[in-house]
Amino acid sequence: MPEGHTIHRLAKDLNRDLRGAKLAASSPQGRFAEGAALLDGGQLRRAEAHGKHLFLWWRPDALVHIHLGLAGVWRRWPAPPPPPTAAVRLRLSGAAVTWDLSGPNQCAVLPPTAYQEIRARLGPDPLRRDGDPAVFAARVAASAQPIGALLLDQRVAAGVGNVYRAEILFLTGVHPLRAGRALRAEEIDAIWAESARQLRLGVRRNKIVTIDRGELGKPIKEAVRAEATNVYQQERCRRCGAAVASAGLAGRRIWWCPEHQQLP
DNA sequence: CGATTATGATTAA
DNA sequence: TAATCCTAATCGC
Repeated sequence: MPEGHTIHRLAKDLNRDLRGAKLAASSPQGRFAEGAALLDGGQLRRAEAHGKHLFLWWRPDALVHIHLGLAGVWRRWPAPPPPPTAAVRLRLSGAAVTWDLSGPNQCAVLPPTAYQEIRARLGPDPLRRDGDPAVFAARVAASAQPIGALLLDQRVAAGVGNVYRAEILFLTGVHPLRAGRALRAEEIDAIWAESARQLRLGVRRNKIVTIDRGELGKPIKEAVRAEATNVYQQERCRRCGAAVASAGLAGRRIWWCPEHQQLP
């Protein structure tokens, strides 16, 4: 279950494992049979992420657009790979490594023009060099929506999902129900900076770990998922022990600490 | 073994 | 807001 860090990590790993070599492509599940046939025998020129969207530039002549949605996952197999399960939408095999994609929300071969069209619908990505904090700040400051909803809106910041929105607001001490336009400029800047920091840590770990000891260089051993967050799906704040509050916001559930995150 | 849930997002109502 | 898409792990019976 992916947020932006997962997709950036995938782009990195796919580039490392598959870029430049001739690849076999197939669709055991069948729903991408036509696309896989088109890709088969070609090369991965480059894998790239923007937010939760993955683009595979193919040689010759193809752009593959993949969005994992809630259930999508890639699995990596050193050669020789096991037989694919029935759910594998796309299998890409190089000499040494095979990657299996299952459950994606989107997996399609698109004309190259689609690249700009899709990216135009997305806000700045804190993990990309071209992710512009000023655009994020302007969109937040212009909105009457609560910041907890804005962080899930991919037009505001691409890549943040339900775990990170809760954790970023906790780490910056901002109550999720405060309106974007009611935030001080320093608070908006801090939210962007914390987003970038947490997503970067997520890429490095390939896992969301936002509790204090989760600093680089001090890896948490066997960080169990239930212990990796401060407020997300927690009953008590992992920093102060206060009962965590929660509510539905923008169609998902959000959690916050009533001590660390107060309304003005 | 069926129901539920999940780090997502679009479409319809 | 609700229904829908997709998969897999988990939970209750």
